[in-house]
Parts: sequence; C-alpha cells; structure tokens
Amino acid sequence: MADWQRTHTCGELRESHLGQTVVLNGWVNSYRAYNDQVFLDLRDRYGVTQVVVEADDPDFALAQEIRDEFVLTVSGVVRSRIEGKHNPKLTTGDIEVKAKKLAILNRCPNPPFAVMSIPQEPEVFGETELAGEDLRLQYRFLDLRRPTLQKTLALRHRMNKVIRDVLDAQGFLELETPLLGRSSPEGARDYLVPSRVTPGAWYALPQSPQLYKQLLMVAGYDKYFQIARCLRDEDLRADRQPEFTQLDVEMSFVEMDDLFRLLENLTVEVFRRCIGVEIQTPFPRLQYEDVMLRYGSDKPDLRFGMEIVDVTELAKQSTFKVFLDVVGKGGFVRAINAKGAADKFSNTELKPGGKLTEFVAGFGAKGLAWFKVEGGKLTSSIEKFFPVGVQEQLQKTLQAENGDLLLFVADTHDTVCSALGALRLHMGNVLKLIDMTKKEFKFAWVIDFPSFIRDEEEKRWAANHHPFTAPRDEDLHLLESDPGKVRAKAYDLIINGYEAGGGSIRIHNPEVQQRLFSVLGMSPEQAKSRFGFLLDALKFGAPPHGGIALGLDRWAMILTQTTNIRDVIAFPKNQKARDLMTGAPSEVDAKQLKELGIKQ
RNA sequence: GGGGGCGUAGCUCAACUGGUUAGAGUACCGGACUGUCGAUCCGGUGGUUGCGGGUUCGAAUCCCGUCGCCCUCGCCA
Repeated sequence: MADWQRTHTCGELRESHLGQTVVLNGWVNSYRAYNDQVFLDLRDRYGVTQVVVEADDPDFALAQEIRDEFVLTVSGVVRSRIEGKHNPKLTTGDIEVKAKKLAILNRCPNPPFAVMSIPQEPEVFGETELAGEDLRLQYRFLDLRRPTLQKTLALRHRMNKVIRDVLDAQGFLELETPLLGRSSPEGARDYLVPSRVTPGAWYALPQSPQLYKQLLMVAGYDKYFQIARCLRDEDLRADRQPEFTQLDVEMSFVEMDDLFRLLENLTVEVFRRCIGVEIQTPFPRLQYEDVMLRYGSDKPDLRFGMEIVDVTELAKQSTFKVFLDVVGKGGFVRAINAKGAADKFSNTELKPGGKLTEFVAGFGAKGLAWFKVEGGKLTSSIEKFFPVGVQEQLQKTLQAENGDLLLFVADTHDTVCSALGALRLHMGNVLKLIDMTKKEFKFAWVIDFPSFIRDEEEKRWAANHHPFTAPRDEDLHLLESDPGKVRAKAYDLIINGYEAGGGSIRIHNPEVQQRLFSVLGMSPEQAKSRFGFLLDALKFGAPPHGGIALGLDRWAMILTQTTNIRDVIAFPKNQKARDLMTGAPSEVDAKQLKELGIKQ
C-alpha cells in the first residue's frame, strides 16, 4: 500500500476512532484559512470530515495553497473537537483529523461552478444556487461530485441489485441479447449502424429486446430478465432520453395475473429496500376506457381526484350554441371541478385569449367554458344560456360548492380527454394538490387497451402496443370485422402519473400472428420478409408467454422524487440529444465514411 | 416542424416606463485574524448584457433576424 492511500473514508470516523492515526483521501469541499491554522473539509462519496492543519504542522505552508476541489491525502490523528465546537450537521462532526502529513495529489483550477456550498442536512452538503444545467452537463464530471447525484446513482445501483436478487431467487436467468439487430419499420425511429463488410446494409440498435426475448421463450428459457439499454431516435422530453434502461422480463406458461403478482412483489421489494417505503398490494386494475373518461389520460396521476365528469346530456338542455354544435356533431361536453379555485383565476385569465384558454388550446380544444360558484349560484359570462334547472343539475353533478371553479371543454372524445386531462394536472399543480414533501406513491395497472388505433393520416390500423400483443380471446372473432373493438392482453404499470412499465401476453400462435399482421396492412410476403424468423419460431412449438418492461430511469425519478430524467442518469443527453461533455454526435473523418461506403 | 419561457461578471441573480460610469452576493487575487464549519473584516481584478442588424439624442431594456438552453404539442409499435 502506497503511503498516501486511505485507511478510512471521509464518512466513517467517529469518537470511537479517537487517538488513531488515519489516512484520508478526498476532495476539498471547502476551506477556512486563518493566520495560524487551516480548516479543510475533505469530501468523498461517503461524507465530509474536517481536517485541521496548524502552524506547527510540517505541511502548514502547503495548506495555504489548497483551494476547492483539490485532491488531497491527509495523514493525521483523530481527535475530539473542543468543547462546544462539535458540528451536528455532519455525521463526523464530533471529531476532526489533526494533520501530521498532507499532500496535494492533484490541483484543480477555479471550477466553472461551485460543486458545493451550503450544508442542509447531516453529511449531505446540499446545493443552492445550482449552476445552469448546460454548464453542469458540460462539466458532468464535476457535477457528479455533488452528493445529490452521488446518492441518486447509488440508489440506481441498489435498485438494480434488488431486482437481480428478487428475480434470481425466483429462478430467473439474466440473459443478454444483441445490440446490433435488424431494423423494423414499425414503432420508433431506429438508430442505424452501417455495416462495413456489407456495404449499403445497416444494423439497427434495439428499441427494446422484444423479439429476442420471445425467441428465448420459444427456446425454453421460461423465466428471463435483462437490464437492457434501449435506443429510440425520437424527440426528447423531461422523462425521455434517446437511450434509456429497461428491466425487460418475459415468462412462459403465464397469464396476466402471474405477471401482476410477480411485478407487485418486485415493486414492494424495490420500494422497501431502496427508500424504505412500504406499499400496498395488489395494485388497483383500471380499465383503459374508464381512466380515459375519468382522467383524460392513460397514465393518470392518482394522488389527487378532480375527476372529469361527463355533462353532455345536461349541455343538450342549454341554449349555448358552442355546446349544442359539438353535441350535434356527436361530440362530448365534459368538465372538472377545481375546488376552491374561483378566486385564483380572474375572468381575464378565463376568457378567450386568456391563459387557461390558451393552455387547453395547446391540446386542441377550441375553447374553455367556465362557471364560478358564488353564493350558491353559478356565475359566468355564459350563464344566460343555461336555465336555472340546468345550472342546479350542473352543480349537483359536479358537486360544486361556493368558491369552486368549473371548467368545461366541448369537443371530440379524444380532444376533450387530452385537454381536460392536461388541465386537470395543471390545476392540480396550481392548487398544490400534491404534497411533494410526503413520500406518496399511487400505483395502478391500466388494462384492456384497444389492440389497434386508427392512423387517420395513413388510413390504416396501427398496433397500439406492438404487433405481437395477444388480443383477448373473446375479441378474437372481431379481428377482421371490427378491429377497433378488439381489446389486447396488454397492461401498463402507472406510478404517480408516469408510465412506469408496460407489457402484454404475446401471440404464440402463428395463424393469429399472421391475422394480426394482415389487419395492420402487412401482406403475408411483407410479414415474412420482416418477421419471418418470428413466424417460423412460433411454428416450432412456441409456449404461451408474456412479459413486461419497466423504464428504470423513470423508476429512479419516482424513487428520488425528481422530475428530470437527466438528474438520474450519469451522462445524459440534452434535449437536442447532444452530449455536451463529449460533443457527441460529431462529424467523422472522410476516411471512416469511405470505409463504410457512405457518401457525404 | 408548431407553441411558450429563458440568455447580463467564472457562478447565482438585480438593473422601474428606453436615461448618470450596468450593480449585489459568491468565487478568484492581496491583506488582517487561534476554533472555523455558508468563517468574518478590509481592499482589488473581473462585462462583446448570446450573436448580427435596425429604431432612437440615448438600447441590457423596443423591433427584426439568428444561435443556444429548458418546458410542451406532434412523435415515442
């Protein structure tokens, strides 16, 4: 062991170590220099320990040179802090290390932003005045020194460990599948990789290991999982990165209930062992159609109510032309009751061109009707179009009380859902209906998704989940006659408004698979050329099977209660899918392109 | 591709309605200081107000263009 190597971490020394000679390695979190002594807070990922260098210490002169983020080795004796000078903000705050020997292992220029500043809780020096995100991404190696990010990455490690432990104990095999695969035109845009040895041909990076895991089922690996990187060349969001990590699970000889049980137990273990939260199972199972009506979303945040209420029948009894026109065209009028919000919004904000109207316009709604409840009555610029009896019925249906704000959208089913669904979340935010200081988690399974959605642009049916999802047995006969009515054996796991996972029971019968391809407008020849290997495999004795994939980055967000996926990934990409640290994606040499047979 | 927000010192921000030499905290540099722990005190360096153009006696501020970042719609089987 070299003489500078640590004997302890910066988080472990206590009064039980008093008198011991120790060596610490770490970064300078902060320093306080006096004429005759220097205090150094030395930081590593285990904590912070105060080091004192005094005038009679041999390296006192050197200590004067020390600045933030220098890497040091300190050899010294653990001693108690003097009476009344203990620091309760640090878990090591009862002791300090009196330096005997000190060396600078590496210097650091004045950092572009402060890694640390203010102590907020024991051991963790929290950040205030956090630097701009692009700067932090550019110097990610500095940003990653922050305790918050170090804790988050440690939590991801623990999450992966729990997953492996739980699944291993139940006989699952962790198997790897290729990164270089075949492009399939269905689904998200592929990241493509050119083949050098076959000029003009391309691999695709996996959007998920979907087909491989099904082939593993055919091959008899009846309990499979993989913590797999997936890549999709689509636009980014606060909860979407171009490469992300899924827990991919597949089982043979199972039905939906078996997977629900497995995943519920896994979720219990993850929440218990990662953040110490006990959760209740089984999770509620909600039908797709029902959640769309009640929450306007297939991934509702169930931490608050404010459910959407259909008032189409009442709207018919009004003389309000906007409502009547919509209803006449087969549309719907639905509303939410923002409890107590009447005085939070001025009529200016509510009227056409106002903030709230603009908000719903962003989701396709042509307008926003509203009533405030005052003195037991509805008031609005449109109240005259609503007979007293109808107003009373509206109040009753929406359980309206004084001070409430009722918000209505009239449009097609899809538009009402997305506009009111978004408005519900927005109002929930404004009214602070979610207490982020509480560790509150609401889980649910969403089931009975339609197998197909209509692609109006292309005038064809598209797979809602993916084309290998089994339809419900009782809906199979509708496959050709009424595809829109076919429900799938598909399910999403939702947590606090996030789609935390999704899966399905797969088709294991080649004839059914062929029928499904043909609903999607794929001829037998096309199906054979794209997915021939899967159809073949299904013919060769495929077991009934199904699985699920969990978005582990989102799980990390949920567990750490952050809203930005970049905060739970070590080296994330920005919204333009660029890595600000490495500069990827970058141009490449003409020579590289030439080898690949690619023309500029 | 559309909508919204932001861009001022190394960093975090301020600068009223267009009006004096663009300020503060912090970091950095120098000095003082024996118990600090967001040390304190004194002094100092530091600015293409993202970039380009325009309006004006005068622009950080208004207008046009452009670049970058964030949120979002479309997209994400």
